[in-house]
Amino acid sequence: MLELKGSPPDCAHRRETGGCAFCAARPFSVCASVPDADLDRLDALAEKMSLAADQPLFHEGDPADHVFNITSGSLRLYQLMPDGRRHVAGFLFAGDFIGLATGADYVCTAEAMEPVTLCRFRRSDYAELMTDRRELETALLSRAGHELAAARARMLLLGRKSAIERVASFLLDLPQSDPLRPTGPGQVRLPMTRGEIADYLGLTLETVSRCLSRLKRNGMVRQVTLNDLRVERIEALRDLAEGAT
Amino acid sequence: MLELKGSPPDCAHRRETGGCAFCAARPFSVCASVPDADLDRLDALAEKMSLAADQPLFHEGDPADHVFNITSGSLRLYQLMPDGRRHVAGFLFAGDFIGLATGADYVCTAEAMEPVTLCRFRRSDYAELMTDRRELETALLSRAGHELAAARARMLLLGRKSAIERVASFLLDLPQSDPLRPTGPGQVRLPMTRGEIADYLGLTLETVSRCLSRLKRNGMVRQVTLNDLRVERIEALRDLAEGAT
DNA sequence: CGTTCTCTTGACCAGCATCAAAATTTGTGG
DNA sequence: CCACAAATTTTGATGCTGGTCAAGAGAACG
Repeated sequence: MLELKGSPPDCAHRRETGGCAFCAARPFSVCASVPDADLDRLDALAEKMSLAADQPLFHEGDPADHVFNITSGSLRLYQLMPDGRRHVAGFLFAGDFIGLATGADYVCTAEAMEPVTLCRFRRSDYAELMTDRRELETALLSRAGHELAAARARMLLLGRKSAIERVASFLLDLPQSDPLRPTGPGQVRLPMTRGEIADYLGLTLETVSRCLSRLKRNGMVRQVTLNDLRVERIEALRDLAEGAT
Repeated sequence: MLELKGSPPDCAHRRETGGCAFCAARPFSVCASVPDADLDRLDALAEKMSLAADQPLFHEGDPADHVFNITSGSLRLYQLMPDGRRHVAGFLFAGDFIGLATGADYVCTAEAMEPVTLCRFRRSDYAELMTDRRELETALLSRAGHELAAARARMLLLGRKSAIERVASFLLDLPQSDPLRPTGPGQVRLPMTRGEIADYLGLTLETVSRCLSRLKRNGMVRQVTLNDLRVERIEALRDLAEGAT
């Protein structure tokens, strides 16, 4: 394992952990495909780091020299248009891999939504590791397939669903994203702001707020705290999300 | 090579070709990663088939037993919502691979837009081939990365761009998709209907038509024939597409 | 507590959808 | 090749969903 001492770099504070063998996120990440016998090598390449809430991991346009595995917490990924319009490309949680879609530069900015820990790898190191450990490449391909399927579902949402359908779909999909914080049945934790949800769903924050209010009025969801909802009528919500007539 | 005689099956007409070694689409497809020495094996697994315009390749919900490589022509991929709303997931051309994002069932319907030829592989066969020929898996992973990047760009388009910006982006992106029919500079061939473009861009066919008319009035594009446009002011169109203020 | 930030709600507006009809293109049979 | 029918595209009139602007209500933080 790589031990790093001294003052943290400008945007990231490295820390020490128990190593890959003890990583709580490993079962949910592509690292699960690396056999125990090779964990030392993975450990040697992994640079553990952590970010405080709202700290950036990288910016749109930065050279994409690293790939990452999230070990805890959550990140938002977003793109900006020249006039300031923002599109939130995704919310990432423990087990998620960053670097599948990258060319020479990052096309998104990544920022912590809450305290985050992650492993950073040099891209070249990771490519080499993939050459030697095929299962890793297979795992990445499988993950890419799932992301493509998710992307397709989201394009349907953005292209053809109404505001209320989008919000309903969002509430149904979100709980599955954070494996380290398994919510009770119907529990939905919203670590992001209304504005971020809006930019993720192609709406405005006012519309998101109005839709949530409507769902509460309908009795489909109940507000436990500001950022914790509870789905009361999941079947009805599902029908709404799929656009059943 | 597999030689198939007799009457064609209900929706597909198999045919004979010169084999992989002579395939015009190979340089643009994942097959390019298979070394010449192994082309016999690829040939043996590939089932050559062709579709007439508007014939389906598979339907949403069918068991996803096969993957495909398009060797010529073009396909549309779409999903339907229960009430009939349609989302066109993509237009595919020579060199494109179908089957990256598939789980047990196809999530889209695939139909020919014009006469199409393609190679069909049993998924299990293809998986086995990948196990032996790693370069193939690497090529698929690379392709998946590109598709993810494209999906991200399209989600930005669907989530945050105005109608005219979407149409402008579409006209700029489309020509790069068909490697076998390299258009002259500024030439844009539209093998799909206005309705299909609309369902691809999250608009209605009337809005697409109005936007095209506006671009013509502005002198940004000129109509050569109904399905052949010519971009006259590419810089202006690019600015429009990116939402430069 | 008071300041600040986020969320909610309301009033109004604009962009795109819907509905409808005319124009153009495509296909067919003579 | 022309005439007619069917399909697609274009254009116009009108309406609705969701955006914009603005004010007030809760939370969060010092």
